[in-house]
Amino acid sequence: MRSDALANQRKIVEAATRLMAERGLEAELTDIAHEAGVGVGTVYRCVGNRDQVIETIVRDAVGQMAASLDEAESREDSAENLIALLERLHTVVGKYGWVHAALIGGREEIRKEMRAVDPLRRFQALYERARSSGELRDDIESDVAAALILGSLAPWAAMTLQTRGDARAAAEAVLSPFLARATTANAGEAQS
Amino acid sequence: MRSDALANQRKIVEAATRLMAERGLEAELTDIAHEAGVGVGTVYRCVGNRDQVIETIVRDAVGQMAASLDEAESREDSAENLIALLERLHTVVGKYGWVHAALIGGREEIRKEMRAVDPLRRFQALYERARSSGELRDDIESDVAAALILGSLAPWAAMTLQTRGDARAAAEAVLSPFLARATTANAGEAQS
DNA sequence: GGATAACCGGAATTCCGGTTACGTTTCCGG
DNA sequence: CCGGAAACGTAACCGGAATTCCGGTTATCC
Repeated sequence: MRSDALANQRKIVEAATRLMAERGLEAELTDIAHEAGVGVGTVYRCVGNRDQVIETIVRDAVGQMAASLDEAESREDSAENLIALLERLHTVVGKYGWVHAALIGGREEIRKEMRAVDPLRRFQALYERARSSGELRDDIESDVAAALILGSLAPWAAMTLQTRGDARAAAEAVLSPFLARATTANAGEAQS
Repeated sequence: MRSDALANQRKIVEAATRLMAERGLEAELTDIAHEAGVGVGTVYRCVGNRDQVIETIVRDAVGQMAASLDEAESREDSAENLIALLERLHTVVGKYGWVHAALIGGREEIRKEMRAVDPLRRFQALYERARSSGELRDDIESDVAAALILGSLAPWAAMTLQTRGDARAAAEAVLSPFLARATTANAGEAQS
């Protein structure tokens, strides 16, 4: 494979990612090619047909997600570790939000790709580990917490990314309801 | 407009709703017509083209959402009121889950329809009102809480509805992290 | 009960985006 | 630098879904 073809491959995938980020799955192949500054034929030669383009991007997205989980699993258990993970996931999900949309819609191929990584299960495990450090509430089941937190991620990213992109703040916000004590400690008195 | 045409209109919209619930935006017009037990031509005469069919359904979905909010606003402020609202929203969102997917994807028309109801703002107001009753944590900003809760709704619905459809339990689960004290009251002791 | 206008189903047509074929241009090793 | 293989862009091609059209059917009103 010639070097310029390889460069094009990268350009095409990047362009497709960018275009799909704003138009979703409906982005047309012709537009993707144009965005990448190449002809349609080149897309077929360098990446493959439309489905393969999508598959490539999904693989990227899932790969980045898996890498984030790997990293978090190798670190010390703490709320901070979870926040760092969520921060990373937030940017990934923001970039590939439509994957989530496609997941809700049919797309069996994508669903399968996702199952292989099984982010929900892995995140739940990390959550339990972090909880044992005592920084998190212990009155919420970890499966509920994991589902809520990961579930919030995509909508939250969709809502905030278009305004301003503070991933760190987003991660803290998403986790905040699950912290045992936030900054103020008066939730107890307020219940009267 | 003749009465049978009106009946068909209803049948078609119902069929389309059912079909899109399982196949998403990709459901074909021919299939919708068949599901409704009518010919394709009838769809055009009674509802309009594909986009208009979709718009009609979205209008229904948004309308049901708005009605739920109306009802909640007219009731006494309490966590129970929020849960009841979430329960209702959960079933609505479950039925029209693909709308959410379409919202993340491009679909400007849908986004506009949604802005008109502004569920986030209204839910936030309800949340604040309920919080003043003392049943909710007071250390989480209402805008964050509202975004997280509503954001969780669709993914949560997508995850649970296919397994079993307990809307009440779902509503309680989604709200649980925001309750000041859940059933167990040992969150305080656990922080040591 | 019959005239008539509206309605119906589904075949025929249009439209559109993915895919492919082809003549031209560009890169790279020798 | 030059030959040729590989890549390029463009212009048809193709399939399938959306839309339209028409001959038969049915509700409604007098």
